[in-house]
Amino acid sequence: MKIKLATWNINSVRLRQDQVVRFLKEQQPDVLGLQEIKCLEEVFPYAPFRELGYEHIEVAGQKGYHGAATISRLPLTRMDTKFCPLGHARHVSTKVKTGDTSIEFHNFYIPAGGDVADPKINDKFAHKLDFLETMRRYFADRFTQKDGRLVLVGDFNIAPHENDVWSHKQLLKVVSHTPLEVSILETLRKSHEFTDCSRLFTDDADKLFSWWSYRGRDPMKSNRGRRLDHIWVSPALHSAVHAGGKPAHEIHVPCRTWHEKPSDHVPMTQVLDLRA
DNA sequence: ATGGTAGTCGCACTA
Repeated sequence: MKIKLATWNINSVRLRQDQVVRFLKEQQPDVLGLQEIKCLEEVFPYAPFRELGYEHIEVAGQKGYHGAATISRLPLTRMDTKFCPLGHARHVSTKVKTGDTSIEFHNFYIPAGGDVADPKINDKFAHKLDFLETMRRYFADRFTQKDGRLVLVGDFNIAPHENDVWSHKQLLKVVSHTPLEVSILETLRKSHEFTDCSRLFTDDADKLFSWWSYRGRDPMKSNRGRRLDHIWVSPALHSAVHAGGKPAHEIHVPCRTWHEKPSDHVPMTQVLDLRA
């Protein structure tokens, strides 16, 4: 069977629930991980998504800030994971039922990390690094289960490659692209041999962005973007990412301009062929 | 070195 996965930092799910509905109708993902929902569980807009057949919804909410939610057409079982040292609502881990078996879908909103790229003087950057270390430990400890079918998605707030930012040189000291956080993210990725799906389908020499700042005028025209959002799969799913025919992986760049008030992030989708 | 915009619990914080 094939399964289509998606991730999107929505920057307030209540403000943009119509855009989520449109995305679900147009792209028909089976599972969507949302980040920065910016609301508590009790005010999450369940109804419009359930009406479309997304009956399985798991929310980690927080008043005003952060928050993540996973909405699915396939049954979800919540996993009891803890990644945030400060206890923020920044992740939802679930098992997704796919026929007789299941895959793990880990939906992350990694801390942005503030402005100064020094953990000794910037608590937010220290928190970002701690969060990454907690993730590394969790997944490295589980790597003995090599047949585990794991997917990690979300806003990682790190653009690892040179061409994941509009100017490698100008962003080397800017949080999201500093060598320290990039090396920590790469260590985490390699600790479980995760595949970075977006880069699998795009040459390293080509620019790839999923986020464009609200600040400054016409960020799309100057195309000063960064690739902060990711879909990773574990070794057991490596062969599943090449779904024949239509592109298996898409970054939905038009969503940055398709509404008057868009999120600053665009969604991305990955099709997995679970028979492969 | 600064400021730009957006969203929420606006009179401040996070991004």
